[in-house]
Amino acid sequence: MHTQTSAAPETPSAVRAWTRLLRAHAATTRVLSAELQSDHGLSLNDFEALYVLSGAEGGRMKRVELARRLLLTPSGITRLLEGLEQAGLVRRTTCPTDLRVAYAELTPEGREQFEAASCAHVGSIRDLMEEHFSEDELDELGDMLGRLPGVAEGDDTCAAL
Amino acid sequence: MHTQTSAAPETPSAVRAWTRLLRAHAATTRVLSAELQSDHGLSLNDFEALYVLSGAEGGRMKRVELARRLLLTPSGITRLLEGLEQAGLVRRTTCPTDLRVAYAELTPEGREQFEAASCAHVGSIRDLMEEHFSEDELDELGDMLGRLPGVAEGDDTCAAL
DNA sequence: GGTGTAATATTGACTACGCAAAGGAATTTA
DNA sequence: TAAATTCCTTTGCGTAGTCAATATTACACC
Repeated sequence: MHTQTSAAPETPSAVRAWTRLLRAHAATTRVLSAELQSDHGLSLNDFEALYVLSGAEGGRMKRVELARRLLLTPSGITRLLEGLEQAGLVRRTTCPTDLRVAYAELTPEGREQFEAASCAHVGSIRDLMEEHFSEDELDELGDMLGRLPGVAEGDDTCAAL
Repeated sequence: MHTQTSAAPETPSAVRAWTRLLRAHAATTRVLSAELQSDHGLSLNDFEALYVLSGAEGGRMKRVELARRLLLTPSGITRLLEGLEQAGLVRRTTCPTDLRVAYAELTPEGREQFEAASCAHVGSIRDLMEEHFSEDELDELGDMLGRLPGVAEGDDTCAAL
């Protein structure tokens, strides 16, 4: 089956890469999340949601589509948007032709808040990443991670539908 | 083939890489975690803890050192080990020379359980990763992620201390 | 039209884990 | 030796997200 090159319990490259992915996530989210939360009162996924919505046509998107973009479950999206709606950053709108679907729509305050947070947050991300990687490496890292199932999906699709 | 297009046409490479790191984590942990949980009743961090302990001298390690290895906070470690102790996989031992420190020590059942889970889990990890990356790419991915602060620390050090 | 199936969204119960606060033990400083 | 500080750990509380179950709507087929 696996022609493991060593008889000794040498960690396979796949496991090493996976473990480091876990650790990289833990290490980076902790600092970025804390900063975003204390400076702008947003969680990372709050920000990602606003980010995705801000780029969508009309600042609105089907909730189910947003879920796919953020890789959240339906209930995760419900709860995420619950918070954003209560904060007045997103409003819920309905689809006249299909009563099942609901849209999440950026409010003017939401867009404003996003733009305010975006500047600092993107700066922090760049500081963190560009300190350790060149531009080419960042592209390459992004390309590689995008190969994992589900990661790159909908990256280009501005599916407002 | 860089698919460097996103909702915003001007997304910096750093942000794209970061976003994909988030998504890669979400996508991969969801499937691996569910499998590990249902097949062996372990969370990903449960497994990582057993993994680290199983490679440590005497199967034991200072809790604080384990926390560093898993990138968990002190309270996170307390709660993680709580579960493992209740499951009988890890036992708590004390340090005779310093009453502040406690060790987490793998029990025989813990080692057994780890080895049972390890085979399947490592297989799943390899299946997932090796399907999308070559061996060289996995090494490179691991190298790159290891450059982020805190990620590679203590990777080789079997610090039983 | 009636029935079965798929899609969307919500809810309840639960897990995981972070932060802040606090306690006990060790070490340093005075 | 006393006091201050630092280290390790736990605890209370809050947040974020999952899954399973449920309700509603849409649609396909007979």
